[in-house]
Amino acid sequence: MSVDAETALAHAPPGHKDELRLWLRLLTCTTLIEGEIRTRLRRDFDTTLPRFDLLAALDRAPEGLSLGEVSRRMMVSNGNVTGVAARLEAEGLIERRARPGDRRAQLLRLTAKGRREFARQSAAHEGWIAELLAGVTEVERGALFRLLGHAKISVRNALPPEPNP
Amino acid sequence: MSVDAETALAHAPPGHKDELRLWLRLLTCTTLIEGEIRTRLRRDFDTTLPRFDLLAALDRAPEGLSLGEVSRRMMVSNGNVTGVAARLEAEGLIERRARPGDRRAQLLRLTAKGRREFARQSAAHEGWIAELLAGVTEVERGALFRLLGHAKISVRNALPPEPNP
DNA sequence: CCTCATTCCTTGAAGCCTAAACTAAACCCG
DNA sequence: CGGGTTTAGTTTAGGCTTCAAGGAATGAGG
Repeated sequence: MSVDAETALAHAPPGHKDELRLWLRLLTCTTLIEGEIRTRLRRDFDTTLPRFDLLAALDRAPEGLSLGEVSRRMMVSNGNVTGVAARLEAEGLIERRARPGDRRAQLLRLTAKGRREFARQSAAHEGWIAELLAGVTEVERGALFRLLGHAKISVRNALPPEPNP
Repeated sequence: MSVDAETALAHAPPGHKDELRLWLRLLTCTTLIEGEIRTRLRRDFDTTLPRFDLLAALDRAPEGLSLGEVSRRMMVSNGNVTGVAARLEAEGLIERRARPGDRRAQLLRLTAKGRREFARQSAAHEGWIAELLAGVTEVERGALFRLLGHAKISVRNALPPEPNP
């Protein structure tokens, strides 16, 4: 994989807007990093990014999270969480227990095994990200972080409003 | 979906590196935009992002592209392209023809119908991106584009080298 | 010509993902 | 209480995605 969509687009007939070029570059960066993280998660831990993300969400919430809360944090559909959680539960990395006072909801929590496993994965993951972004100076990282904050707000404002609990 | 991983992480115990926060914000921005584009492609054109991307790749290459070339440009596996191309071909949006002198390879090209359809989708897509990024000033966009360029180079340099044709 | 490695593509298994339809529980309110 | 609405989660159909295995054509070197 040596040519990406953005690079290819540079050869396209002109007329593409500024915003489109920015979006394609953003997408390229994310895709490159994400792909490498996926590869390494599989290679070193025989796991996947969604599984890692779900463990990460639970690791940050020691009191447990309902499936719906996980789905909101991960920005994926609720049906999706059902499947990923089922696999993690089958492997003993997470457990479900009823939420007292609400028989609809269930709380997901890390098991001891899950906590141990995630700690290993998480440390490696943090190192990988630092490694991939090592060529960006601290000043640049700060600027990027700030600008991406603006972009995030811009996108959220353009999005249809969500139901507010 | 009101809380994302990045926001949730802000409440996490400290110790997370700078790079990790930047990566999560980058991922959030991309996920937000990509999700909205997917939704609108489905809503307005009853299609998907990979299909749109494949048409876009072919639109930029009037002489046609082999499946392998498409897979490199889209940064996905070759097996993946097989499936998406099969569906697009079944709908008459693209066509395959043998590459003269190499019976292994096939060239994919847009049909007239495919070209027409992509023109509609592409115009809408460009507008959507501009709309979502409208809250980012032109100066900021320029800075973002430049900084993301650095990030892209950083990541590529950290990646295992690819076979060079 | 023959062999072996390479390239192009397809297939199959498994997992991820969504939208939509559905069940069950909880809530609201008259 | 009883009806309608909302919320939590599951299921299903269909598409995307990867990896690994494999078939077919090509090409390079003997």
